[in-house]
Amino acid sequence: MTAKKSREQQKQETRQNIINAAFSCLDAEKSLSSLSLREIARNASIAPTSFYRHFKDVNDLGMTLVDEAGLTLRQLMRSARRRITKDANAIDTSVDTFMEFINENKNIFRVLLREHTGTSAEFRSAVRREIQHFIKELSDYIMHRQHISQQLADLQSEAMVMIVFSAGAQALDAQPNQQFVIAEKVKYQLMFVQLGVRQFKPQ
Amino acid sequence: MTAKKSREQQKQETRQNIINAAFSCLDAEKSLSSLSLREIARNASIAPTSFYRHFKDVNDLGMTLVDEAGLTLRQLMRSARRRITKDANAIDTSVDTFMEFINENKNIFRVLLREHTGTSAEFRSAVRREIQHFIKELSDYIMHRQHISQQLADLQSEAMVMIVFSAGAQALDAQPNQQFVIAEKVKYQLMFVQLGVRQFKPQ
DNA sequence: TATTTCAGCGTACAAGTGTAAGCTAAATGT
DNA sequence: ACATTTAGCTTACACTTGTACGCTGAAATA
Repeated sequence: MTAKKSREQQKQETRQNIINAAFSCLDAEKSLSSLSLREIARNASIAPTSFYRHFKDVNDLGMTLVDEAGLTLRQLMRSARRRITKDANAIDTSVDTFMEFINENKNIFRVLLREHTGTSAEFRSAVRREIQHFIKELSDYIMHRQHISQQLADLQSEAMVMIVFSAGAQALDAQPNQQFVIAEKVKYQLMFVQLGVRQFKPQ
Repeated sequence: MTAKKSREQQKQETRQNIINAAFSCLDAEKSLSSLSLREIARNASIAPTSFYRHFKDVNDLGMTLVDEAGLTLRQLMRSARRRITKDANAIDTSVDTFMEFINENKNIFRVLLREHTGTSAEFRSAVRREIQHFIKELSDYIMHRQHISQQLADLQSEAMVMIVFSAGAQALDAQPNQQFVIAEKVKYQLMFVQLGVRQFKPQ
């Protein structure tokens, strides 16, 4: 027994349908730029031209998707932080959390990874913004935990995020049994960065 | 006074024209999957259907391009090594060499970065192969220079390459005056990794 | 109740795509 | 010398694409 929907409710619902349809299209073989308006419309069960009632064009939708992906990234950061406080090793828990998130939100991470180096300058800088935000959050955390300067924390944070994201790209294409190997590898690499910064600090 | 060309010579020439045309198309706004056969043909000054005399399809051409890009990567490695022996700081010279190479071969690096996370699984693994090769070469070098285990050298090398390539992606979109900042940043980050591995070793 | 708004639809069209079929002329092979 | 091969061309066709235009019915407003 669904409640009667107001016009505005219905519109938002359709809008969300389009967004979901787009994300479900953006699998291992589709990028935002190769995704056609008609394909999205087909997947969202609307007429092609109805798309325009919600978005200016596919680019406009794309920016919305990147925003949503950024939101997920922030959830990931929160989730990792929540689990760290309970546990001992921050790196291990963070990497595990990241790997879980990737597997639960494959297409979202695909969008971020793909459009990060994609064909649209607008998307590239939008994704870069989201990643920068992610890096900054981690940097603040590191700065307070490790008692190092902001500069140093920024450098460490960025290096770590780049390593983790690269591993994420590998993981997305890897078999589940390989994912464990990748995770272990990354943990070592992150530890190296952390150790190196600590080593550098006194100097 | 151009020499009379044999049929085979002429064919190879046209083939190379197609490859060059494709690379020149693959700028900041075009990926292999969004590159149309007709566009390549137009750029290579041949009829669209003539393309098939040289490649099975655009995918086939794409694999050739990735191979060529891999070749360039190996030249880069050689070039860096040559310059290191003359100089003191290996990291600084390597990063500088890398940045120069990126700027002299923008589209080649674009192909690698883009198809690394692109929409074709075949391209992705082809690029990954080339990068793995690059990592392995660096790893061997590191192993001998730093007297560490192969395992450790592999981990260090991969982390470094991921950091450098990420910076490369940034540099491709950055203003020339920003490129210096990026280069300096990467040098620190690579140093952290190196220091960290050294720190880890005795343990 | 009468009027206005507007999400969603169907139709239509120009532009671009991959590629099949068959021709031509020149370089090769015999 | 003649026969074969083949790189490159033109033409053609079936598709997919984005989007302009105008309609409709129901919800919102007056």
